[in-house]
Amino acid sequence: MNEIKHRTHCPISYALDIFGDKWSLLIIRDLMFQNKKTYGEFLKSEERISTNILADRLAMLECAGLLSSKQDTENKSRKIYSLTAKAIDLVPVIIEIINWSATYDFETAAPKEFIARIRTDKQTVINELTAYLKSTL
Amino acid sequence: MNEIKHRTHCPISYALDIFGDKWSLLIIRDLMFQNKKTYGEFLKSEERISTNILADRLAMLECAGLLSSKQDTENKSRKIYSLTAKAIDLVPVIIEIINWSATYDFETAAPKEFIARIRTDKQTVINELTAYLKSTL
DNA sequence: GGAAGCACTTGCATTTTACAAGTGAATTTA
DNA sequence: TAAATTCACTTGTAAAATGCAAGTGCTTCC
Repeated sequence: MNEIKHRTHCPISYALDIFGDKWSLLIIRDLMFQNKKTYGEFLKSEERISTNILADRLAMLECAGLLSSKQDTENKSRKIYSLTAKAIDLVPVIIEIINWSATYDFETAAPKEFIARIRTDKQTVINELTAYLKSTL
Repeated sequence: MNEIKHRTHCPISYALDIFGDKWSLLIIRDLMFQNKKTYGEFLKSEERISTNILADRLAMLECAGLLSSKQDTENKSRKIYSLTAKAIDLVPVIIEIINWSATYDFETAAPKEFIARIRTDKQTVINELTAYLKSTL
């Protein structure tokens, strides 16, 4: 995978050049909240990503330093993907997005108690999730 | 502009269906931080959006309820765009993205003092920016 | 009244995405 | 141990989105 081209060094533009598309953050979400780790697991998500786009995004995110991968020790044809520290540092971004969507999507699938916790004790939610994800590094 | 199709009610997916592309958040950024308000001003941003995409995104963001527009009272052929409350509520998301990019882009254009303020007093930065933007509603 | 400004639209080439099918290595099954 | 299946992709092709250059139709300035 070729390097990501950054249009400018504006921080918003820099971020969008990495995850400003319809799929990348869904892969990150699956790793953060669903304990998914393999190509086949990501493929099963209900948004129905197509196989070539998933392969492309996994390679791109690895190239961008958000994912790392290693061969499964039990199954040589399976790769285990995991979040890097750079991706784990997106936890606050993800939490704020969840909070925003839960406010404006009246049919949101976000669990009510989770949203309530974000609203009463956001920093703790962020700290706990971050600590959990870092503990698996 | 036709309604936005949401793939699922997952909060991440919901948000990406609205602003998960390379341009929408740059328009929001220009409204939030650069005091830009018109088509011509957005067009001048250094990322060089093309004219048809800008027109498409302005219509889409208005349809999604993030922007409102009115005719300029002084110039009938000019439209003034402004952020709605729904877009202003993205301030925390934007601030977290800026913080993340400033961490990982070693050549970030984000002003050092602004990043420092985000890191020492994030909530105040968010509150002040939000209050300022809401004061112009 | 003509020129210029402004906010778009149009046409077309290029790139990206979606969908279906195929591939080859590793693993499981008979 | 040979055959079938799983797994992680790749390939081909059609459809959609994007980029670029040019054009359009108001409005305002001179």
